[in-house]
Formats: sequence, C-alpha cells, structure tokens
Amino acid sequence: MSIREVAARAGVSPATVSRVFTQPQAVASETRRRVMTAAEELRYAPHPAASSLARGRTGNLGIVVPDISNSFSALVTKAVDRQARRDGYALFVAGSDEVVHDEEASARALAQQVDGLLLVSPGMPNDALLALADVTPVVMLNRLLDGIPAVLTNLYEATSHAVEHLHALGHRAVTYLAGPDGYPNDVRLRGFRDACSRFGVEGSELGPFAARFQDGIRAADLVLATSVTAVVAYNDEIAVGVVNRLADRGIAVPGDISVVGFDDTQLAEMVTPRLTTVRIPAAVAGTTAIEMLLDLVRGRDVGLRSPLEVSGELVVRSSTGPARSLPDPDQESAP
Amino acid sequence: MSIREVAARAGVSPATVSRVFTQPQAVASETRRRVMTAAEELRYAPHPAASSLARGRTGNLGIVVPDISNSFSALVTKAVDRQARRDGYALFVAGSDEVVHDEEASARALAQQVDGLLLVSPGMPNDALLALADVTPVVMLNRLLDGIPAVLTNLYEATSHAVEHLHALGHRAVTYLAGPDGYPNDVRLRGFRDACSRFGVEGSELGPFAARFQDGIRAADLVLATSVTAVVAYNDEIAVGVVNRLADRGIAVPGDISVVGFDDTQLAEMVTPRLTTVRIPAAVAGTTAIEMLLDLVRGRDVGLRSPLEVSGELVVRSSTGPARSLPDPDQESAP
DNA sequence: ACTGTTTCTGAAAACGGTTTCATAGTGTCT
DNA sequence: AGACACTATGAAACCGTTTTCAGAAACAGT
Repeated sequence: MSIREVAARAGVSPATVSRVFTQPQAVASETRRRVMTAAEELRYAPHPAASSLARGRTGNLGIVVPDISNSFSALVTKAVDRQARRDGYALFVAGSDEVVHDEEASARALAQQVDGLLLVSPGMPNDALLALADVTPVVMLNRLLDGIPAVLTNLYEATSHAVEHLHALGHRAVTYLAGPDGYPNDVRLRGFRDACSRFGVEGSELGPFAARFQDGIRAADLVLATSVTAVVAYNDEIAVGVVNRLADRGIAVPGDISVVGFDDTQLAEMVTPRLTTVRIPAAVAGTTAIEMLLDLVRGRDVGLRSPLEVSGELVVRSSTGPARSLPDPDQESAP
Repeated sequence: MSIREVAARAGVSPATVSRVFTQPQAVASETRRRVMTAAEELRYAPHPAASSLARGRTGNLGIVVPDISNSFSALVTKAVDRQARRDGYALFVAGSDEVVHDEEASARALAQQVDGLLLVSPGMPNDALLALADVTPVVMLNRLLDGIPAVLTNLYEATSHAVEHLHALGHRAVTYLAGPDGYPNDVRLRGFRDACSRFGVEGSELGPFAARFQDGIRAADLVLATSVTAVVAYNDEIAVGVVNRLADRGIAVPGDISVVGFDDTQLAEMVTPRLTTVRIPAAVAGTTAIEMLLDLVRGRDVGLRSPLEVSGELVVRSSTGPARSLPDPDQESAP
C-alpha cells in the first residue's frame, strides 16, 4: 500500500496525501478527512526509507558506546534514548565491545542511516573521527577534538576531592587504577597527581585496566603487591572488583584499604561496603549531548560553542575510612 | 556523490556501479577495479535509504527491551548486537522504561525501519503483538503467543532445584518475590509452587515488584513481616536489594535468611555474599532469537517450528545456607 | 464586473539505488 | 564457418515519498 493507492481511493493526487501526513494544515479539512479515512481503511503507513530518500533525512539518531553492558554506558544510553524519543527521533545503538576497529565500523555504518551520531568515549583515531564528522553531524561524550562539539566530564576537582578525602582520613600512599587506553583518564589523572602533590600524598599508578569487574579482581592483587592504603579506581566496576578480591584475600575494606570508584552507578549502592565514588551525571551528560546534536542537525551551528562540561562530585559512602596506622605498628591502643 | 557520478568517472553505466557493490563477481575484474578507484576517489558510499527503497529491505534489525539499564536486558542486547553484526545487520535498540504504551510506540516505529524485530519480555497486549507481526517479522523472547515464533526460558526445573536446595538446607517456609505483571513469572511460579508442595515447603508469594534494586529494598521489609527463612526473588536485582536491606536491618544472609536470585548476571558475583541464583543463558537466548529472526526474514518459514526453550540452572553461591532453627530456640548448641 | 490575493490541489521531477531485459562481445563445439 | 552458450554491460523502469511550480477556484476590494 503506497501513497498512490490511498490517493486513488480518496480521489486526490499523491501529492495531497503526502501533504496530509507532513503538513496537514496545508490541506483543506474536508480533503484531509477523506484522505485520512482512506489511509486508515487501507492501513496505510508511510514508508520511512522512501521518505528518507526524498527529504534527505532519516529521523534517526545513533549512539556508539564502548560496552552496552557497562553500567555507565547503560545510564547514558538510557537518558539519550529517552531524550531522542522525546524529540521525535528513534535511536540506533551500537556497542563496540571496546574494540576500536569495531567501533569505527559501527560508527561508519550507522553514520549513513542517521541524522546525527553520538560517540561515547570513542577510541578511534583523530582522523577517523574527523572523517566521520565530515559525513554526519557528530557529538562526542568524553573526548575532546578540535572542531567536533563535545560534552566533557570535568572530574579534575572531584578527583582532587577524592584525594583530599583520603588524605584527611590519614592515607599517605594512594594508587590510581587507570582505565583502558584512550579513555578519559587524563583529567582524572591530572587531578589525582596534582592533588597528591598538593596534599603530600604519595601517588602511584597502575594499569591500564579494562573498565570491568574482572579487571578489578586482577588489579586488587597488583595493589596488594604495593604498600598503599587506598586506591582510586577508574570506575565503579573496577572498584567493586578490587573490593571483592580484597575480601577474598582477607583484607578489610575500608579497615585495611580504602577504595574509591567513579561513576556512581547503581552498583555503588549495591555492594558491601557501599562504594565511595565520584558521581558523574551521566543522564545530564547524555541529554545535553543529544540537545547539542539536534542543534547541529537542525543547522544551528553550535559547532564552535565551547565544549560543555559537566562536573562530578565525590559521594562518600562506606568503602573509605581511616587509614590503618601501618608505619607505626606498636601503637596498639589507637583512639 | 551518487552512483551516477561514479559511473561517469569510471566510464560505465550506473547499473554496473551498482553491481560492483552488490554482486561484485558479476562484473569483469578490470571494470570492477576502475569502478572501485573511481568510487574511492569520489569517497562514494552507497546511500542506505535509496538501497532500502529499491530492494525492499533495510539491513537492520530491531530489539525492544523493557529497560536498557537492566542487567539481563543488557546481556541479551549485547549478544544480539554481536550476532546481528556478524550477520551483516545493524541493530536498533529501543527501551520502553517498562511502560507498555512506550513499548508499543517504539515497536511500531521501529517495525518500519527494520527487516525484523526482537521483542524482549513484551508487555503489550496480544492483538497489538499480532498486528505488529503482521507488519514485520517478529520473534519474542520470554513470551508465548500463537503464531509468533519465540525463544522461551524454561525455568520450571531450575526453580524446582532452587526450592529443593532450600529444603535440603532445612528451610520450610519460603516466599517468592514476583516480578512485574506481564513478565514471565508464570513458569517460575508454577515451578515454585509445585516444588513447594512436592517437598513439603510452605510456599508464599509477594509482589509484584519492578525488576529493580529499589523494589528489592522495599520487598525486604515485606519479607521480614512474614516468618519465612528464605526468599526466591524474580531476578538478581531484586535479590540484591533484599540482601542489602536485610543487612541494614541487621539480618544476616544467609545466617538468618537465605536469598535466591534469577539471571546470574554479573551482579551476582559482585555482591556480598555472592548470590545463589538461577542462571539464565541470556547470550544463548539472544543469539538463538536472532537466528530465528533471520530465518524468518529470509523467508524460511520457521514460524510454526515450536518455540525454542533454553533452560536455566541453579548456581549455588553464598547467599543460601542452613536454616536457622527458629521453631526450636532453646537449642543453643547446634552442631 | 475586473483585478489581485489567497488557498488548495495536481503534474512532474527529483531522491539514489536495483533489477529486468536486451544487446554486444567472446569463446566453444562440430 | 556457423550455431550456440555464456559473460559483461547499458537503457530504462521502478521503489515510495517530497517538493516545486503552476493553475484553478474562491474570495476580497474597488
């Protein structure tokens, strides 16, 4: 059932039928009614591909995330999906399994079927990104590249707060568990290092680790091989892995070692002890990114409007506590 | 840059260019080479909408899940995405936030842009489903409806095992925390009831609960208002919520109350104590569903091939243990 | 009654591919 | 050398909308 059959049945031209569906006010109400009934009787529904072809836009948006089952990605995706739908767009989701090659392929495939693309923590090289942005409007989340609008999470301050917090609890040797290469470690790392030197904390780094539970497990043993009393993990999933493994090895959290995560996904409240973590406003970031993307799509050139930053905040829960006074083991009767 | 410009530059007809991209072996290698270089120089990429229109298929599949951030959905989606990509399809994902109306709308919107649709635990009414299946090939996961191929999770046996397990541990009063209405509670419930009566366990039910952590929290207090010593929760997220709340109220798991979940998502291994849970092979289910869907799409009419069932299995971890001998409080010196 | 606006509708040309059908060219077999 | 089968290509129709452009109809103003 095409537009023509509807037209025939309603005794009008195809053009009129098209208008009924795209700019109803432009057609006389009587005619409109006739067309509508004809359409309903024929159970006509417009053909999106034909429409896309003719108008030059698809009405779809796309998002590429590193890992669909990662809880931060999920949070973002959910917010994005909701916002996209609210604006009348459907959402394509592609996961790359953290494989850069897949990510590029997915992105390119999607690029041609959508009006705009949101890339979350993309790992692909700069030139690939620019090439992509050449094909379709692109907004990035968590990566900065000249000429491509982006939403960034500014965690410098929040990371400082985390170190400050640990320092106040008496920790003097802290290690940062870095996320995967190409992920937004830099700001956190800078915040971490700066804060360490500012507070006189001995800061070290381990990694990179994949942003997953299993890698947290692995990380824990590496941590225990050092003599730090606190760790700051790239994300909650790693942090939870660390906590688990430490528990298995009989190390108390926060009794012996304190752990800080990032993201404040629901996970943080689910585990024991509840995770002290840097909250990243994923939903806000996702929603904002979509708004930027739609501005782009609609031609309002926000391209050079400086990248938006959303900032994190430290949420203190139970996985951080006073440092065990390791350097002074005699002192049995602490306050 | 359309196919015609490539054709002009390569000195061939548009038809030939099209063939180069769709059935390369049908064109002489010399010609093919010429076309390829021309295409590259022009940075030509085929226009999916045009192609969809002409061929009558889109090369896309769609999946509608109740909640993108639900860990079981995420597992399924991930597997589905991978399998779809492997078969050369891109995947549309839509979340319905568990709102039936949104689900219907999403599904219908998607239906026209994809070659096939996978519905995960759909909550929409039968006639809506049938109408949808009339428009596009549909496979359902976790719901059975005559005429629509489906992949079902048969958890009857696994649920029985859960009850058997609890019974063996000495539990005599167990409650089932039901998931949301319209979700696949029935088989589990049947398995639960049958097993209870078989083993002489007093089985009760609470709910429905949304399949989320928060509802688990809520459920815990309801559980404590009864005198059961064990609960079987609709999914891991609810189970974790229960465990958390119980801990907050000073109830030991499994010391005082044992908890069993469903799904065996990664969550189960992340929490303390690790969750005894019924593993549902989400990846297998998702992959299988996609294969069925593709069979459908390609016209091999598997429509009436009986719905496929994947079965669960009980994974015993640490959230279940011997029942506290409540009815006999004198007995202080238990073995 | 005549011109000037509006409002509504239709004809036809895109949009960018795919595919059928016919034709030219090449090679094979007797 | 002639008949026959392939193979490689091109011309043109088609997929289902949208949109421009122009004309018809209705209406207003003088």
